[in-house]
Amino acid sequence: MHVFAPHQVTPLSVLLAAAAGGGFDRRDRSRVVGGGGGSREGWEMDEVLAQISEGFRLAGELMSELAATQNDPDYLAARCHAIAGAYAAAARVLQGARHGGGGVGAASTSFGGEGYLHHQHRQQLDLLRMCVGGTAPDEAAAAANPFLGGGGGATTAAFRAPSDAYGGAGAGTSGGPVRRVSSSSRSPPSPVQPRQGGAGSRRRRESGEKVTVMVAAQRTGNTEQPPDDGYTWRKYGQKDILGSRYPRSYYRCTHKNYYGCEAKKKVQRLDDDPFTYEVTYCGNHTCLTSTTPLLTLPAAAATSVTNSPTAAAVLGQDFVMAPAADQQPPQHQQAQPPLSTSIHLGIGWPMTPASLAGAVGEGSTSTTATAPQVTTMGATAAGGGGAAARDADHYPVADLADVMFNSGGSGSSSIMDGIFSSHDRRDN
DNA sequence: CTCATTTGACCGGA
DNA sequence: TCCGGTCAAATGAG
Repeated sequence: MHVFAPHQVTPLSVLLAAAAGGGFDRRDRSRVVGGGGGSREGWEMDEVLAQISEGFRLAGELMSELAATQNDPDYLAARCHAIAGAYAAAARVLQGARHGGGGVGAASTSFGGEGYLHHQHRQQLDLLRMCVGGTAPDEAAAAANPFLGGGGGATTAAFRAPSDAYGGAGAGTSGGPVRRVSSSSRSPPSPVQPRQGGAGSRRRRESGEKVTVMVAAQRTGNTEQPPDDGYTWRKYGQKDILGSRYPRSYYRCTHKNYYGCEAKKKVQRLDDDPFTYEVTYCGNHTCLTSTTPLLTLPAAAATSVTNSPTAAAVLGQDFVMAPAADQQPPQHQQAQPPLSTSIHLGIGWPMTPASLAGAVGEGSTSTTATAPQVTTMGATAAGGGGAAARDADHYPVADLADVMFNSGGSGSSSIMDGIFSSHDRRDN
């Protein structure tokens, strides 16, 4: 399994390079397709990359034309098919190489899924549909966005990426893992009254789809921070986990009450790589898919914001998708997300039109030094994009997303605080 | 004063 | 019974 080192290739740079017909070096390109570390024949990869690049180029065109398409279903469908064709061609080559034996990397092997690349292709399409925004049915968006989810899905086993995926990440300034220091001022445990009534109210939710993300710690100064994924989370618990050196923290969406948003996440440092967090997302973010308008936006912009994982969840992060352990046949274009299919989005999937149009050289601001690696568990993970472009005059959505998701992170104040009034904070 | 975090207790599934 | 997940009182920060 390979991941992007954030300092090497940003999703945006790869995307732009791909859209421009190449330009990034072979090493990085081999990462893009999740190859086996350079053992594949060069010509194969060139062909694959050419196809993938073509797909990106077409996707980029589509994104830039979105405003003009008026969400014309026929036109969009045609464009999607063209993009799909490009990826299908790449998938065919890759599968041919796979079955031809020889030099297929651990990625394919560990994915263990027959037709892994096929699934990848399908998921790319799902992502595209989602990125198209309003033209995508909700289920498609849900299928493509692990953070939006699609209702209770099957639970799958966790896939844990090699801890050395971030090799060298530990060269930071800190001298080692920083344990959270418990509140020293806390008074001795007060006598706890037995909870009254409603004991049955504590109901453990059925484990739905989960998405596990490996994220490098953000190191600011000599401290590490849990990654900022763009959502606002409220911590509600922490547990020492048996066999783990580090406690696991539990978060729920800050807007749980207001929108009944059931999204949660667990954050835990890896034993063998304290600079990497394993973040497991559970549940659906309904707060951003609510019919309640957040802001008055042009329709396309609004849908992009609410449905785009790029803006909503993973802005500015490089994602690599990995499959969960148990494979199930993906159900394409179905309310139930394709289960455990794998996707290897080394690039930031097409973001907002502005991102494509004018984000050259724009780096992530809120999630620097993070390199998430996503493991989908019963949901399709979606790749994150680079930072929103500053050239947002023509694309309000980019501007909004930029403000929304670069201005604040987990637990921090952001525009979200303004959008969600204080009365939704009563979840404790 | 409001809200987020901390943290021990409680609950339920395995 | 164990352990992971959740609750909610206490507490701190702004």
